Amino acid sequence: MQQAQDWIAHSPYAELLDEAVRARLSALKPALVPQGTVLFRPGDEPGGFVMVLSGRVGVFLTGKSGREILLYSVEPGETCVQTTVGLIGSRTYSGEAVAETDLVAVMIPPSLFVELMAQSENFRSFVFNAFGDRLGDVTRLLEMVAFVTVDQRLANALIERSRAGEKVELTHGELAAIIGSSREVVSRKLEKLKQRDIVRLERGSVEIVDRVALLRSLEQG
Amino acid sequence: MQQAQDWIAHSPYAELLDEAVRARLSALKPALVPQGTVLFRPGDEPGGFVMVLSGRVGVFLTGKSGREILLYSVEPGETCVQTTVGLIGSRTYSGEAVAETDLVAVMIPPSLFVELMAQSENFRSFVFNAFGDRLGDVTRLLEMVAFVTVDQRLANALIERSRAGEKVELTHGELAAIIGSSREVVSRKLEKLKQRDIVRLERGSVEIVDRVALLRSLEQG
DNA sequence: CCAGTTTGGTGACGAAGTCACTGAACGGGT
DNA sequence: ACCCGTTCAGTGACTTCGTCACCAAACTGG
Repeated sequence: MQQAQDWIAHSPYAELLDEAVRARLSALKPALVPQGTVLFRPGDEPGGFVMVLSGRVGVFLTGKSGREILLYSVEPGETCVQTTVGLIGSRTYSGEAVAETDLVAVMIPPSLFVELMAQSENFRSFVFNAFGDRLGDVTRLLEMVAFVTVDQRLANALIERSRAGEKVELTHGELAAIIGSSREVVSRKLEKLKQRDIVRLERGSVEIVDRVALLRSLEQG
Repeated sequence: MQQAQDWIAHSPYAELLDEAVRARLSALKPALVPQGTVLFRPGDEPGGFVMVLSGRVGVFLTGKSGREILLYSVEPGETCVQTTVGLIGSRTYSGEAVAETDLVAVMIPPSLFVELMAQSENFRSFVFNAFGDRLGDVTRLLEMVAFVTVDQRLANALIERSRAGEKVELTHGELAAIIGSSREVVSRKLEKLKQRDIVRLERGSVEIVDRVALLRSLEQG
């Protein structure tokens, strides 16, 4: 299978990894995981260091009101750092990881992970960068939730996730989880943007009509 | 100096470090840093891997309204992970680190840090655990800010920071930064707790009078 | 003892989260 | 083609919380 041979090349950090490491990793067989699978729950102990090859994993916190907030997404070539900590240290985490699409993923067993950490400076860099990115993600999210208005977070999320000429294919509830708000509030905010002819709304998607106006609303607090 | 010889023993992770590593680290000379010093600002590139030997460092986020939120504190034996990421990866962070007391700290230069990471499995564990702890701290804080009421966060903070028979020596503003709220709100909440004879208030401190009632308010959401 | 700083108290207001609904749109199955 | 359960969106009432603009009291250093 071609994929099993060169999957490592898909990683954005691929150039960091030396040949010896790539060879060891390429030997691992990717696994298929169906959409909706819960990869780990709060308190779980991980079985290995998981790397996503295709598809997307969302890591969520859930409040007792049932409201969810997306901590971060794991895209192809990235890793579930929560599993990393469990491997080297002894911590468990509060997030819940869900396969948001069908996945192809490899699990690096603890023994190999520890071996690579010992042998390859590049692999250490890889893992550290992944870790640093997540800490940065969570810190940024906290900063947003604590200090920035819903209007700005919403505008920001819409702009970040829009490709030219395409609608943003997210429900109000999903947008709420991304920006750390509630569905009702997002609905109301979107309604106001619609009235100002900045967006057009459909079930399950938001179309940005006036991108410039949306950008303006970001600048002034 | 005795301190320069055995400072490594103060670390809660000390048992993780083998003799060779301890020897290398013990040779470093601790530096004195006066209270109030800003150790790094958002965007700074770190000069080394900092470990606090005595005193306390607070890492804050600041909103544009001037409100501050405490990401985490670095206590003796712990490390500023933000500097770690900058060393191995290339990231800079948004937090601001301030010496909350006079400090004694060692800075492990990048070259030695990289060397230890390569040579000592125990040192890698040490660094990873520190990292995991911080990610956990920030995640927990986010969970609090996003899902838990101010009343509960306040009760929680007071209980966590109280030693038997001692007052909690924090101003309303400091409490607000810890729980991610504003001084005014904390003042009002404390006022209500005072009216219910659960706390006694003084300038700069809060005394818990009825610990049981405070604990009760945590359980029911 | 005075002046400046830090800390705490308060009212008014707007932004945002929650609760309890309603209705509309979709998607299978028969 | 139609029913039915599910998902998605809209809405009003209410509460909590953060912010602004103050003022007052308590400390601190000359």
